[in-house]
Amino acid sequence: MGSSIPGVEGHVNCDVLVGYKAVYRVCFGMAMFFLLFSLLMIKVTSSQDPRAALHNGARFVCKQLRVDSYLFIQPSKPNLTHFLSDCVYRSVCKMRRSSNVPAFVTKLWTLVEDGDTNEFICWSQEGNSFLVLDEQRFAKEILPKFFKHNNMASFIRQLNVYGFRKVMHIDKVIVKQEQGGPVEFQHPYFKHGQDDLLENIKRKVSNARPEENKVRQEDLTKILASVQSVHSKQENIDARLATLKRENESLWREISELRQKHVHQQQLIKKLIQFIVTPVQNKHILNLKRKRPILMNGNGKKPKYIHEMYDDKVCVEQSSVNSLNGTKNSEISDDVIICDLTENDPEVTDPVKMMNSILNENGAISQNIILLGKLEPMDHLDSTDCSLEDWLSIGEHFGIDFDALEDPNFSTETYEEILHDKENLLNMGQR
Amino acid sequence: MGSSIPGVEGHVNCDVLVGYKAVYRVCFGMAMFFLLFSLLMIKVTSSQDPRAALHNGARFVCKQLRVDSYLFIQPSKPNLTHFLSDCVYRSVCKMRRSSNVPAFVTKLWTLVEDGDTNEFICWSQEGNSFLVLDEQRFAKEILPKFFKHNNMASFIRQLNVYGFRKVMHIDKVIVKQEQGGPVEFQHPYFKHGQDDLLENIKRKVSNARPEENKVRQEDLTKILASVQSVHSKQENIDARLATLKRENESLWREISELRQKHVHQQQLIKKLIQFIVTPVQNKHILNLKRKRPILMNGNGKKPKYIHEMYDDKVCVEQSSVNSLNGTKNSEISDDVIICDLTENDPEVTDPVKMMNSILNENGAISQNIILLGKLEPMDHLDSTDCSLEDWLSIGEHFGIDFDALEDPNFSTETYEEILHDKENLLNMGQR
Amino acid sequence: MGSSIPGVEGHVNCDVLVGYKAVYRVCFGMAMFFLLFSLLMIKVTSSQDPRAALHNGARFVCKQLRVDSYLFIQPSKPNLTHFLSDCVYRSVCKMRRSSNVPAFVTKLWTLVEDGDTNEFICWSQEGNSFLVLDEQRFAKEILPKFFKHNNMASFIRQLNVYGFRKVMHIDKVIVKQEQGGPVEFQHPYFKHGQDDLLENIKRKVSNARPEENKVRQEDLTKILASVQSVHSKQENIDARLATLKRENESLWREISELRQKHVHQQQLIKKLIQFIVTPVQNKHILNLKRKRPILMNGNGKKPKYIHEMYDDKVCVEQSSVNSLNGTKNSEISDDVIICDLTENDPEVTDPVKMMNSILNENGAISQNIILLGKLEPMDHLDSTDCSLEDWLSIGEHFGIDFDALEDPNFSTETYEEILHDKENLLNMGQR
DNA sequence: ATCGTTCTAGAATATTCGCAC
DNA sequence: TGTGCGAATATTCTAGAACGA
Repeated sequence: MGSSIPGVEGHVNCDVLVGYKAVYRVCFGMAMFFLLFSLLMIKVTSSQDPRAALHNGARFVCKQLRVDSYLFIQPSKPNLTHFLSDCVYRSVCKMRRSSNVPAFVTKLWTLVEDGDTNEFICWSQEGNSFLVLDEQRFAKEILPKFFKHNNMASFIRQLNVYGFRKVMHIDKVIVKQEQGGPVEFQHPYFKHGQDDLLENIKRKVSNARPEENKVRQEDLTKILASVQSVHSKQENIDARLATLKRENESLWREISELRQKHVHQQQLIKKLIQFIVTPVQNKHILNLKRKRPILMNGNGKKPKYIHEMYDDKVCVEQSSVNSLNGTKNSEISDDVIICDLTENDPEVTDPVKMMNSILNENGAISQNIILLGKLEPMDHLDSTDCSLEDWLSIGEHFGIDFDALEDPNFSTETYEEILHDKENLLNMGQR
Repeated sequence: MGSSIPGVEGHVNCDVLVGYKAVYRVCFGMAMFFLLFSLLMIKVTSSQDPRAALHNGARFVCKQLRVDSYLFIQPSKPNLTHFLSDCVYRSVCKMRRSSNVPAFVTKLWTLVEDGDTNEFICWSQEGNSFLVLDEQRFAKEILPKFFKHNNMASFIRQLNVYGFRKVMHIDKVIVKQEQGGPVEFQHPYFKHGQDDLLENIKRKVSNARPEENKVRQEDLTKILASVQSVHSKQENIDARLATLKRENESLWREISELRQKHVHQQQLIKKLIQFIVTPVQNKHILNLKRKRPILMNGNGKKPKYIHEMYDDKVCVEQSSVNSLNGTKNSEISDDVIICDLTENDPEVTDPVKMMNSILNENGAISQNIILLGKLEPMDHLDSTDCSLEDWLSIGEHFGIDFDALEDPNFSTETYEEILHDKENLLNMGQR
Repeated sequence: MGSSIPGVEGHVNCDVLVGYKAVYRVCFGMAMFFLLFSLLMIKVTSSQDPRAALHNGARFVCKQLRVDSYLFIQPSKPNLTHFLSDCVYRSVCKMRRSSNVPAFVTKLWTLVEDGDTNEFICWSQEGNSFLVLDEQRFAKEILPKFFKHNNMASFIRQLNVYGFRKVMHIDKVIVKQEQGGPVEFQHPYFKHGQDDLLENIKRKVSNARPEENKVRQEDLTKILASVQSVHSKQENIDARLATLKRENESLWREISELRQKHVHQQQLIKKLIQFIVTPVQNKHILNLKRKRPILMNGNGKKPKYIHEMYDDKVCVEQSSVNSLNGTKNSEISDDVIICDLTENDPEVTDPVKMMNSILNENGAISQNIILLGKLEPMDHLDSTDCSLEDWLSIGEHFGIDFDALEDPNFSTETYEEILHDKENLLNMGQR
């Protein structure tokens, strides 16, 4: 696409006329004055050979001063034109070898290699680092030709991004005043004449952050897993706690029941004692004296009957237990309900009550005893040789140790001992 | 502080002469040639009105091209001077992006609002979108003034990044030839005259990192909440555990107490049995002395038989205990091992067994009674109406159910059944 | 440290000759050329009064242009010398007002406020920000007078450290080529003429990033610690739960055992009752057949009385249950309720007391027995060795305490007391 | 121990390229 | 085909880190 530029003698057949912006004005004296008159910036497409574009007009000389982007066109100044043309050509041609080397590295290497810019930037003597001789002029005059800025800071930032490090000189440190002196940067793959190493210069991707990131992410994952496991564990513990709680409540119920049974037994035993002792007293009072068998009439049938009756009753009350667990208390609750079993089966206590009626009511007892005594004197009470000593001797006879009735394991075990046993067991369990 | 500038015809009373650097030179033709000669950049102090400084010299015309900073001063070029002056003034007055609105949005809004650029970019009629009229000239002439490029593509990319969308026109689509025509973009917060909406225009962040970031923060929040809940749950569980533990200790105490009571009862019963049986035994012993052993059934084998029977029972119970625990008592298990203490001292139950031999074994009992009766006629045995049957009938008479003495809830329930009951209760509790 | 400077007529006895670099060159014409020739920068120790150092040489005039650090020495230029001397003096004097304001802030404010440096650095029009007009010259000419460097980067770094922010101007963006233009910084407490605000300008400790980073890291750490603690707590809870579970199983076994023992006792008691009562019943039945109802006491009132008694007891127990629960059983309570039924019927224990009166009180018993013996000679009582006295003595022999039959802890303990005991125990456990 | 200087890195925005629908 | 977007690079402002005074 051509462009006819007013005030310019001739015609430049280049892509775009972009104007006079960002014109690169190299040191020129009064002689340059006229050149400025017809300065043009022309966009050069990447497909164009800059060299070709430079000579599109008979009387113009194109100078590309902004690599890959602009051309400066000036009429009839061959010497300057030639200089600029060569300068640009180098840059363009070198930049064309488009490998995977980042643009910054390519530009930098071009800059440093280019002898025309040695005034501002050049290789060190060893060729493994480069120097920026005049920072200020380099920034303001060289940088904008290659980059979209003229800040040394941005240039240095890019150097750092690509892994270049500043070369610190001892002598520089000593002579502090030389702070305006040349700065030196190096990179292991940035060597004089070795452009094949450039492809090893990689941009420092923000690895710091991802590194930090992944660590955190791993932490988070671990933490989340941990919390999840804790949660599930707690669910388990919770369920077990609830189970234990209910079991404990049941235990309390059981114990309550046992206590009541114990009371009943105790009452029963009490009354047995009364019953046993009463005839003694009654006899003592009435002075009864007869001898005759009491328990059996010699047919041996009674015990069986008792056993049968027992079994029957078992079945009945077994069902009552079921009904108790299944329905009655079913309205129920997480909490312990102690059922007064005696009230569920009032007849259970009847024997006791009968015993009470027999044993407690003096009149009745007396009467019973009176009757008994009157009717039949009991031989076993008459017998004079029915002593405890004899009983015990019988026990010895039969190898019976009556002292063993006293359960030593049990009777001597205190609560503390029980607890101690518990701990022993638990300790054993933990081993 | 004034400054007399050599080579400049006249005198500019401004603060600082900063040199020729970075002069902004807009398109000028041959006529401009002479003007360059006397171009100056003059610092304008912040306390000065740039406009006022423009006319500090009689023969100079000041042009402020850098807001707050520079003035271009040129003699006798009123037309250019006027143009630049206005241009700069607008910039000075309008631009001062002090909010958090991104630079691109501010620049864009300035561009569109600016009447001087209406030739290239302007609001639509409705004021809710903007048009780029001459894409090529806009890109090459306007864009580089505001951005570091002159590419329409980059401009559009930025538009897209900030959420602007191209406005598609039906007629445009139909008339394909009009592709060189104006392009139109819109954004819900980009309206004519409403610069207060601009702050809502957000850059479409690359979802890569911020997403990862927010996820992390959310994760952290979730984790914290989770841990907190776990903590509070644990406090609850802890309290419940402590309660349960104390309850269990109480249960142990209760059971210990009950065991002791049981032992007392057992002792009492033992003594009752002794007390009751003693006379019988004594008589028996006496009879032994007098006649012959009664319980021996004549061959002296009975006692041994009783003992054997007892031993059998011990073995049975021992094995049952083992099967219950799964291992021998000597082995260590995690669970509490309840030792059946009766098995440790078999003789403990001997009195009871003797009673059993007397009461339960029909033959034995009968025999015993018979013997007793034979040897020494006991009144209560001699009496034919003193049978268990009669006793029971008396019970009926008094409404007494002797079967109730046998607590079926208890006697028939095995440990397994108890566990089963436990499970029933627990299941009920979980409903 | 003395230093002989070539070209300088005389000798300067100052600390360090730092060279000619970074000389502050104010607008000079040709006349200044010769002055520069002999310019020197001399390090002045901080302990020296700059003014004193200024006159170390006879024909020299020292000018400290680097506050606290350097001296410019030039021969025979009194006017310039005087000017610089005053300039430095002001700075030094201002810097002396050492409040808690950091040196950098003081220097900066001095720099900006000082009208002599307005050429390079000055307040903005509004007075709430400052401008650096010519970055390059400012860095090389002004900075070394106040700081130990001449790098704009270091200056900007310090600005950032103290919270200054760059002010972005659209106009700057527009005129991209003029990047060498002024930079502007602002701080909320850095205002023209308001040096009292300076003390609010604090150095940014490296809390910014740590703020973001460490907060997260701290969060992570806290979370991890929390999760760890939860974990360990859960281990503990788990162990305790397992212990409790084992204890509970043991309790169940204990209770099962107790129940079986209870059954055995009950059976034993039943059989004892059968054994004891049978002859009585037989006699009674026989007598019933023969004569008349025995228990009626002749008026037929006994059965009814028995029933009443039973009913009474039922009522009592019922009410006790109610009072215990506070409501009927139909209501559900949270707590375990153990009903000790024996307490509600104190008379129940009377037989035991009677037994005590018979068995325990030796005198009474003896007397009773004696009476019995006297009134009606009982065979087993007649026997001198088969007396209750002997029985009791045997009991003593066996370590039997018949008082223990009456378990006061049990019979008199109400449910409330049990609960109270539980609480006491629990409280004790918590101490 | 804080402050200052220097080198390097982070973070956000900007520019370019290329792909996909 | 071109619009929208991802991705890589570039530019700018700010912050981190090491070291010395």
